[in-house]
Amino acid sequence: MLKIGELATLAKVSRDTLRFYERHGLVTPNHRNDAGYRLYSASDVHRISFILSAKEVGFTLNEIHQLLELEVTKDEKSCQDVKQIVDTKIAVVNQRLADIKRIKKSLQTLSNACSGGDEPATYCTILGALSEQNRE
Amino acid sequence: MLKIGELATLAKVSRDTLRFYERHGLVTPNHRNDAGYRLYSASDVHRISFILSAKEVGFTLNEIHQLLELEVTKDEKSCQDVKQIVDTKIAVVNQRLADIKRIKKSLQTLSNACSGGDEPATYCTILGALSEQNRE
DNA sequence: GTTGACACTAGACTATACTCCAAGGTTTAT
DNA sequence: ATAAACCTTGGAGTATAGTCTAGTGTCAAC
Repeated sequence: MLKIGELATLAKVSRDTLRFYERHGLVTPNHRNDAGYRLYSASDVHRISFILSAKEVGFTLNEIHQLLELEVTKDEKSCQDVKQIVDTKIAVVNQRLADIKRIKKSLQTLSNACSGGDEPATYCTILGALSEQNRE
Repeated sequence: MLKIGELATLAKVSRDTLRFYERHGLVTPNHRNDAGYRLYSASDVHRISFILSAKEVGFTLNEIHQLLELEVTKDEKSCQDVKQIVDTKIAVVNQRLADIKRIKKSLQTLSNACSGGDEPATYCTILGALSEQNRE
């Protein structure tokens, strides 16, 4: 059982953020003590870590909430629903993966040019590096 | 030369967004006609496309502005500055790449479980799929 | 020559995701 | 037993990224 400040330190977020996430249904403490203090379980560290990662790569808190709510039960119906949502997200993730790889390549081209590499003059801006890539 | 509505259609953003980006130094029309209409060049389509991709993968407009401003000139000094900024961004991008791959794997595990795959019960939520991954 | 689609500016409004503050109660260490 | 450090709620404030409205001007087609 962790108090809010302890979880905040472990997960590297502020207490205010934890309370904010709670209001939005992302992380709920398991219990409250007699004084009304929030008591979290240790696994909530992973939950927060997932939220932060997903946020980093462009998911909104609403989308993250939806992902965290997903649960495959024996119920056939729920399986259909989950699969549909998840497959849609996989398509989004693949698009983002392509975007980020493209950006990474351009950045690397730019970095090389800076290290005295003999890249042509078209590589001298990020858009130059990017359009050069398209030509390959 | 494209008018704002034409560029908006090609780049799949609103006119308001283009004017907003202009106010924030992200895209500036090459010219104005006598009536004060913005006139863009065709290559601005790629510029917008870069902005949208970078945004998708979690960069802020400020960061994107910084990337678009980067230019490697003959100047030694500018090269040092650019390389430093770019290498920092590459590290960020690599982190995001790892995050997004992790999320993709979990989503795929979840999708498989939905297709009647024989995944164990721990795979029945996204956090389950994620923690199973860590154990591998 | 006027109607409809498009353009302009300035400024108000919205959604998302926090972040901070006030006023108070609790716990812990000395 | 008291001060520092922690916790509570409710609500206000901030940053980012648009989005919309009002009032006006321009242009192309009928």
